[in-house]
Amino acid sequence: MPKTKQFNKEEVLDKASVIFQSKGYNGTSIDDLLHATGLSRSSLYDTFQDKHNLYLEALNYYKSKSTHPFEQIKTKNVNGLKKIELLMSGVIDHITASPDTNGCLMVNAAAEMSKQCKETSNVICNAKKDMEMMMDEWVKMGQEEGLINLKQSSKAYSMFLYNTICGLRVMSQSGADKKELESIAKVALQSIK
Amino acid sequence: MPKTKQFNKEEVLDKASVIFQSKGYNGTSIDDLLHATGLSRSSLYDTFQDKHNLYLEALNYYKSKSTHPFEQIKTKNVNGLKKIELLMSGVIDHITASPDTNGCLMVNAAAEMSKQCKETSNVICNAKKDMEMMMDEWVKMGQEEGLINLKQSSKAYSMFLYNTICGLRVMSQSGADKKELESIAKVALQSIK
DNA sequence: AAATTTACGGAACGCTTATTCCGTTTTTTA
DNA sequence: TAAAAAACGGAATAAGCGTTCCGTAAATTT
Repeated sequence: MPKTKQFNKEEVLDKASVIFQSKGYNGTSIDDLLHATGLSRSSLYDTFQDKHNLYLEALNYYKSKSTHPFEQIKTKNVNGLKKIELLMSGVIDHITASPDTNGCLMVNAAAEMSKQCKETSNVICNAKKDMEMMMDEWVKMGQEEGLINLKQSSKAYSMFLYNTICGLRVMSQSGADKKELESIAKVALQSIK
Repeated sequence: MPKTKQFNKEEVLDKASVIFQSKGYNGTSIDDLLHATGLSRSSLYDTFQDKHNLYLEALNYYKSKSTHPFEQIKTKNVNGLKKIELLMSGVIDHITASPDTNGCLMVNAAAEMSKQCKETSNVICNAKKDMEMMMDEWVKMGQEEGLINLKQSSKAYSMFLYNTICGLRVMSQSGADKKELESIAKVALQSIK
């Protein structure tokens, strides 16, 4: 029947998400994507329809990929506070791991596209909900264990923590180094203990 | 001698910054800028050289404009903690005032341009420094008044607070409403009291 | 009032963009 | 082995982009 595809879709989405992350949606040309992925023009359009759809697929891929480490923490047998501490240091490691790359695709997408593209804003909205839900669980756990205070509801704390993470991703683009990010995370964690 | 300019440069920068804010740098065309500002093509190029330079001028204009309200707080005769509380609610009011506009030009610029354009990243860096310096002053004041705790240094707190503000601006683009933003700010303030 | 200097309107240019289309190659089933 | 179905390479298209240029209008000084 057909000639088999000479590329792996996940690999392509991975490479595409890297350039979208560093150049943004409007700053990335089809030629950029062809170079980065190695695909031919026809294969790209055959597989992904158009640039906009490829962007959305790359965004969804990035989302599922970047929530992977958190799934690991989920299964770890530690208390709720420790889970949140691991999450924070994981985020900071991820941000500072590759200083040349441009922050976080999700945050960049929120800044560039959320008000112009409903599909993008849906992905972002869902990422927010998912992250907050997960953290809410861990905050509840920590509160039951007596390790996280009860001054505020678990929902208030999970929103606050997600806000802190979003902030960290902007801060790293504004010139903050790892020490600063760690200091910020420390203060944030102090406030829930 | 010459024909007088039929436009006010500040007004033009104001209008330009609005579209740059909502469409980003790469998403904004010269035609967009001409429509929004009412300028003729020649006047735009005569006055601002090119798109990139207009962007930087708009960014600087936005920065000085958005720090204006903070100058007002500076002169108010209230304690350090109150100044920070006023700043927070001011930021939230500004974010939620016009739901159609696209967040904060500074945050958007950090996301879209900071790694690609040194001049942009300089403006962003300086904005961060200025804001943190101002807040550091207020935190110090609050700590001397005994209204802000001494668990962390004023620098650590000012970075944390600025991080919270950056987060709020991303969160509003991720679907958070005013109540959520206020809850987040409340938690952040709780942690320094 | 004439000369000079600048602002402005709009056509024009050349390049880049996203997308389409066609012809060829490759692989598998019948 | 022939037919079918999909992948691929690359030329072609048309629209949009940032920028330049020129002719005209306007206003101030001499």
